[in-house]
Amino acid sequence: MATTRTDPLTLEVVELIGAVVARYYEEYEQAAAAHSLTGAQARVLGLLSLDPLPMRRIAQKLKCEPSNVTGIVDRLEARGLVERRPDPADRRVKLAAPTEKGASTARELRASLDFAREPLAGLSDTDRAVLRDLLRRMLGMDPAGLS
Amino acid sequence: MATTRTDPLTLEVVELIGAVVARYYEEYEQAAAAHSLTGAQARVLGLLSLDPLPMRRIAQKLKCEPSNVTGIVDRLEARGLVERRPDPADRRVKLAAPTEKGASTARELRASLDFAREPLAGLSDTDRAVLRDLLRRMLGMDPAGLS
DNA sequence: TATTGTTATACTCTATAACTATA
DNA sequence: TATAGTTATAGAGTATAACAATA
Repeated sequence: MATTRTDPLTLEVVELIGAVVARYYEEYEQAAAAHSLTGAQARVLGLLSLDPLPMRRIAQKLKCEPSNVTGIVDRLEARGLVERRPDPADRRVKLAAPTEKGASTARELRASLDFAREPLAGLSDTDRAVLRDLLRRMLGMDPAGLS
Repeated sequence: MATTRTDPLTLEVVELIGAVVARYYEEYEQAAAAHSLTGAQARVLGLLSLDPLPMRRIAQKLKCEPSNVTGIVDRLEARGLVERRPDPADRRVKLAAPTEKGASTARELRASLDFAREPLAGLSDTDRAVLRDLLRRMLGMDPAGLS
């Protein structure tokens, strides 16, 4: 359907997106490492800080096998950042939830997401709004964000 | 220096960039897996397809320790995609270079980078040019790309 | 002495398959 | 019988430290 474009402009944009992706990933890993966390651990902690989740749901969010989540949560639990709680509604389910220490670590981690905001500092509000609309359209979202 | 912005617009852009990063990464891994390559292997093969490189240089490009490159190149070499050549100028150096098969795999891989171009299909040329300029500025590049 | 690449080691993430306890 | 979580296993990427060959 959508014809694949190979004009220089498109190729340059693809390359720039690749550069943004590389930078984002790199700095995310650094922010995690600053708290002695791996990227995967930081992502799980960030997820749980929004909402406690069953192990299965974490795997779905991470797009990985449930068996992997066991180990990641094990390591977070060993460090006192996360705990496993029973689900009153289903005794098979374990809900992973951040401890108080885990919640504060997640907050600090989110704060050091400055790295993602800093590159935006050079853009005006108008620029940011234009960028927002373009990114939304790239992601196939409704151009008009009817909040 | 650059004041960290936390207004809703900036936060939404940060979130959108995160979504683009996640999508890009995910689809890159899929493209690599379609050729039975891991992401790291695909990245190294892509690098070498531009230019044969000493092991040390590959590590620098990947931002990892040189000892890791040994294993990645080992696995690419075992599959006949890459070969190690002596460097005439320095006998300590080994130059990793794609074989013919490796070069064609790299080309196919690059072609399946469609995933990165496809999201751009919904944008007009003007949109793309605007996006290019915004991304350049985010990356701290000279706004005017004086090629 | 310093540098290049490798080896050895240990840890984490990953998928697969088999297991348990619930449902 | 189906599902949630775990365990066991194996492969890959990662960093650290020590090593051989060469500069």
